[in-house]
Amino acid sequence: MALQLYDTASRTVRAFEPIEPGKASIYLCGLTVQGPPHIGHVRNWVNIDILRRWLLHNGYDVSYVRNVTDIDDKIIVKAADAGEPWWALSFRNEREIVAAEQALGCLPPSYEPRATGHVPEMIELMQRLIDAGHAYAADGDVYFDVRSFPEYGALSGQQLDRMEPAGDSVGDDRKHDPRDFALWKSAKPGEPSWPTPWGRGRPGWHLECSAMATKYLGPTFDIHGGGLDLVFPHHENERAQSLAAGDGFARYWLHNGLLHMAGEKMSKSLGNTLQVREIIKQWRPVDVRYYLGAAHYRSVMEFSPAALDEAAAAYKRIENFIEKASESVEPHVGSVPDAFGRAMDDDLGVPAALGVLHETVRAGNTALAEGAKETAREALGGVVAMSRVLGIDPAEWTTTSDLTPVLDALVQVALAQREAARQRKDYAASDAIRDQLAAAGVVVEDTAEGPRWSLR
RNA sequence: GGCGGCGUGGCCGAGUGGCUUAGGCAAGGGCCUGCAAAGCCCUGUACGCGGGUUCGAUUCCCGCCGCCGCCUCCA
Repeated sequence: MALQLYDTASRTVRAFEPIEPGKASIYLCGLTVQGPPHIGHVRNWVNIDILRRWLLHNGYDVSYVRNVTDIDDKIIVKAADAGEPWWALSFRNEREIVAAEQALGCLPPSYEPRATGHVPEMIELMQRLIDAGHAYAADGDVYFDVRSFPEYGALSGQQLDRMEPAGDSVGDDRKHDPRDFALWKSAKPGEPSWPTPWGRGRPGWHLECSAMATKYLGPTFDIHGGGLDLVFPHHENERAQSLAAGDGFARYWLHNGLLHMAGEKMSKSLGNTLQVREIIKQWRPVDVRYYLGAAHYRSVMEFSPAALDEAAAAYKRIENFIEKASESVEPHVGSVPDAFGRAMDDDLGVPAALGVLHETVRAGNTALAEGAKETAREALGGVVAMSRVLGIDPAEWTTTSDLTPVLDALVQVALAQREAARQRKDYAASDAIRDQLAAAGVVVEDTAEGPRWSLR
């Protein structure tokens, strides 16, 4: 079976057939950089990263574009409140995104375009829409005419006539229809603005994504991702703009389930966010990644510290096995078990895939205990290969420094003392050494091959 | 008012018309161990409620209850 993905537009799981064989193009709506990223955002990135790694594993050449919306109303307001330029605020938060992505083991995007760098492309797209009768300018604003596009609402299942009137259209008689949305917003005095044939202003949120996605991935591309909360209006509007302009746009719409905090979604507007930089102070980033990736990408996830602890414990099993097995058999990357591949191909069934991974770990542990080297070797290769696909291979996360050999030498001295104490059955002394090391973060375990140590 | 999703054993979290029906965490028992840790083995019999379809439903259908998302900026 080849990869199947759930596509929001068709509401079905469909076989993934790329436009160009062997290549996959992915666009992900990144952040509006009015603030630093929270773990809900990162869940989305981790899921997309797993998709990307699975495609790479299967030999695809993957282009992954994740944009940065670096101008919008809230950025302008927040920057003004803070007394700093909008671009300084945006850039600071953009750097936090990159840092968080990196910290959680996400491969860097092929490109990270900023909205403000693509005004010419947006003007061009607006002109095409106006020429085709799908958009109109009004007092410096440019609006999309939803009545001109019969398919409007198809992605989200909204029916135009049954929608609640848009809040921002009350008393706004510039629009032909209250549901028409802004492609371009005219600038008020003192606001950042860019020149257009219709006056100075700034990009509407939806327009920029259409312009950037098609600039870097082409008029038609494979996958468009984002959080479930973006389906309407953002993705509906992107789709309307690009299709109305004659582009093919995204062929698969992937939407990530939301991360909840105390029963409701984590979001900037609710103010219940848990920032990445805070969470990685309390848990190892790889544990956070394991936690975020372990649930199916479309499910609702309820954040809880206890669940994160469980995830850390589960991951520790994998980590321990790789470490122990690597000491008895030649470390290597093997192939991924068929059952793992079937799970991943089935709309990225990471939970089932992790089941296979854990079963392989158990089989490997048993083989190690029995001294069945060849079986252990095979299990190790499989576990490493699977871990790589999920981005949790310890080799990617282990940090060694120049001090590591020094530390090892010192710990070995202490361990020699401890062994001497054990030999003369002075367990009080040997346990005292173990406790001292533990207090310093060095965990000692006795194995058939002698003591081994690790940090934390 | 419209659109969509969810409710699984102590917890997290998959899945399925019936077969021994994931996986992890925690718990209890056992093996191993000076102790511990790790590891391995065993134990748990769950699918919101009420109907219906069926030889048989947690899985399909209907209704109800509860929770959540979207319809307004939000991954």
